[in-house]
Amino acid sequence: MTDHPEPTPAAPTRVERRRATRARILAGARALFAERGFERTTIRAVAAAAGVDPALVMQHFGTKRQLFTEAVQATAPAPGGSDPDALVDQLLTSLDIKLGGLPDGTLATLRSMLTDPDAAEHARRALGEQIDSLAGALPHGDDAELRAALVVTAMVGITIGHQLLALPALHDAPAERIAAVLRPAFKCLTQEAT
Amino acid sequence: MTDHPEPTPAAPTRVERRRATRARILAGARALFAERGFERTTIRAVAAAAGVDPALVMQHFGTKRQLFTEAVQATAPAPGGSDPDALVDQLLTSLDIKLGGLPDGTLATLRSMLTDPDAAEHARRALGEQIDSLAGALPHGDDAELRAALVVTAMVGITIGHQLLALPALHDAPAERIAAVLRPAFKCLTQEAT
DNA sequence: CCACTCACTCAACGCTTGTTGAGTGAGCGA
DNA sequence: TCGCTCACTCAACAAGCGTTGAGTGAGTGG
Repeated sequence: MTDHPEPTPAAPTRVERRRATRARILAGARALFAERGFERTTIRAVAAAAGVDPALVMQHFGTKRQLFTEAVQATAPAPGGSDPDALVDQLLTSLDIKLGGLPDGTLATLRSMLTDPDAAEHARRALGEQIDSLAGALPHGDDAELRAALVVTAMVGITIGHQLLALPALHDAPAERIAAVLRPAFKCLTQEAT
Repeated sequence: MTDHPEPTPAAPTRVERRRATRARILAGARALFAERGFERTTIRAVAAAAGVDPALVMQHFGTKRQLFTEAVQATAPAPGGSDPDALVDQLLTSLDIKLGGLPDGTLATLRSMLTDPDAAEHARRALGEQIDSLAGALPHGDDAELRAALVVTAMVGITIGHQLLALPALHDAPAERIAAVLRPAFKCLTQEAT
C-alpha cells in the first residue's frame, strides 16, 4: 500500500511553507506594531513571535520600514452612499467597529502616526480619503469638506480615547449608548448652517 | 570709583547660572519632545540644543524619563464655570488656543501618549480632569460624564488632525470658522437627550 | 591671596538595535 | 539515487543609545 501523493493533509510544498512563514511573520508584526508602535517594536521580537530567526525577517521584507509598510497596507473601505441620514448611521456603525475589534493594521497606523513620519503620511492619506468620500455625500456647500474633516477627526479622537488610552468614562459605556449620544451631534455637523 | 556690588546687569552668580542652564535644557527638551516624541528625542540632541554636554543633562535630571516628566509638568487649567452655554464658548475658545500655539509641554504629551506608557498615564490623568470638570458643569444626568468625555476626546482628535497631522481640510480653515461649525454640534452634545 | 567648591566637560562603558554574509541541511528535479 | 536549490539559522558587525566616573578650571568664601 503506497501512500497516494496528495490525498489529505500531509505534504506542504516548499513554496507553501515559505508563504506560510511569511504570513506568520506579517501577522506577528501587525500585532506587535499595533500594540507597541513602530519604534518600540524590534525585528527580534517579531521574529520571536513567529518562531523564526531575525535574519529571516530581513530576507523576507528587506527592511523594518518595508515590513511596517506591508503590515499596515489594508485600508478600510471609505464610506459611500448619498443619503446624509443613512450616512450618519453608517458612520456610527463604523464607530461601533472601531470601538470594538479594530483591525491590527489600522491600530498600528493609529498608534504610530504621531511619532513616525511614514505612519503619519499613511494616516494622512487614509483619513483624507475618508474625508473626501464623506464630503462628497454631504449637502453641498463651501464647508462640506471642513464638516467632513471635523466628523472624521472627532471620531479618531473618540477612538483613541476609548481604545488606546482606555479612558474610564468611555471604556465603561456600551457602544450603542455612545452611538445614541453621538447621533444628534453628528447630524448637526453634517447639515449646513443657516 | 569702585563698582557697586549689585547695580546693574553684569554679575550672574553661580547659582543663577546653574538655574539658567537648567531652564535652557528644559526648554530645549520640551521643544524636542513636542516635535519628535519621547523615543526619537535623544539626550544628546537635548544637550546640543542647550549648548551643553550630555552628561550635564543627566546631572540635572538623573534620567531621560525624569527629564520628560519634568518637561511635561505644566497642565492647562481645566475649564470651570456653571453656565452650559458659556461653557461651550469656553471650550471653543480653548480649541482656538489648541489650534494655534499649543504649549510645548502639552504637545509633547499629545505626541507621545500613544507610544509611551508614562505619557499615556499623564494624558489619562489630564484628560480625566478636563472630563470631570466639564461633566460637573453639564446638565445633570446619568450620562453627563459620557457626554463630557465625548466632547473632550473629539476635541483631542480635531487638534491632532489639525496640529500634528496637518490635514489640509483642517489646516486651511480659519479657526473662527471651525469654531462656528462646531458650536451647534457641541451644544447638541452638552444637552441631555429627551 | 589662597584653598576649596562646584558647574561643567571628556572619554568611555555596556547594551540594544537593524542589518549582513557565510553556512547547513532538508527537500526537490532528473 | 544524486546533486543542487533554497528556506532557514548562526555569529557577528557597526552605529547609536542612556548612562557613568574621573577630571578641570573659573569663581566663590574666608
